[in-house]
Amino acid sequence: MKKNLHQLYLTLADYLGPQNWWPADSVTEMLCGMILVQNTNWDSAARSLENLRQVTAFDASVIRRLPSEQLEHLIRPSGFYHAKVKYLKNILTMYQDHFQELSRLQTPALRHELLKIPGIGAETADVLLLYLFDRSAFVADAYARKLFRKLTGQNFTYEQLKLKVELQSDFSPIEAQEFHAFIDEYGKLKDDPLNLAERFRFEL
DNA sequence: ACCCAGGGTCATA
DNA sequence: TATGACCATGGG
Repeated sequence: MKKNLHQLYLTLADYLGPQNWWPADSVTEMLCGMILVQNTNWDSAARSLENLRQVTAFDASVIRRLPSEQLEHLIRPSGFYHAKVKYLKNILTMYQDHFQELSRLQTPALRHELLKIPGIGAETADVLLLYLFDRSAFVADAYARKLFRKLTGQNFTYEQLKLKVELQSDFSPIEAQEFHAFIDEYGKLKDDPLNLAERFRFEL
């Protein structure tokens, strides 16, 4: 029952090794990365992060007070800068002003609150659950949906795949963090080197 | 000249 | 509930 997903986890862990996502030296840097990487590759997000590091040293209050035009200039390399300026300020406000209260909520209620924040959609909410709030969650992003489409032959929506995987697995928060990193890193590789599509056919 | 990358919002049916 | 247009940059 719950064995397939855990065997998949072990196979990816053995092949890829420890991932230790999310890469960042501070919580503020991690939160900025979550916004900046939206629909962009990590190299582009990293350029914007370096600009932010030089000008703000990832002081959340400094970033929140920075004029929008200046902030737009700093994060231009990662695209969608008009929207992401607002999203950055929103996610930092959430962390600075509401983290304590949010932390007391159960995971489903917490996710519901995060989804009310402009700039935080389903995927970023689940990534926050994983790496900021240390909750076990499954991120049903594009890599995950592509992988599970090959393993099950079914095409799931985000929420469908998330719920099914969470119901049929029992990962600790740390394991869930690694599982998400495994799926994304493996998805970037070419041609399914482990031949997972053959070895892990199962139903959800 | 395309297509994609560690998405989200808004309008529409 | 679930598609589609739009947002903007950088690399292949």
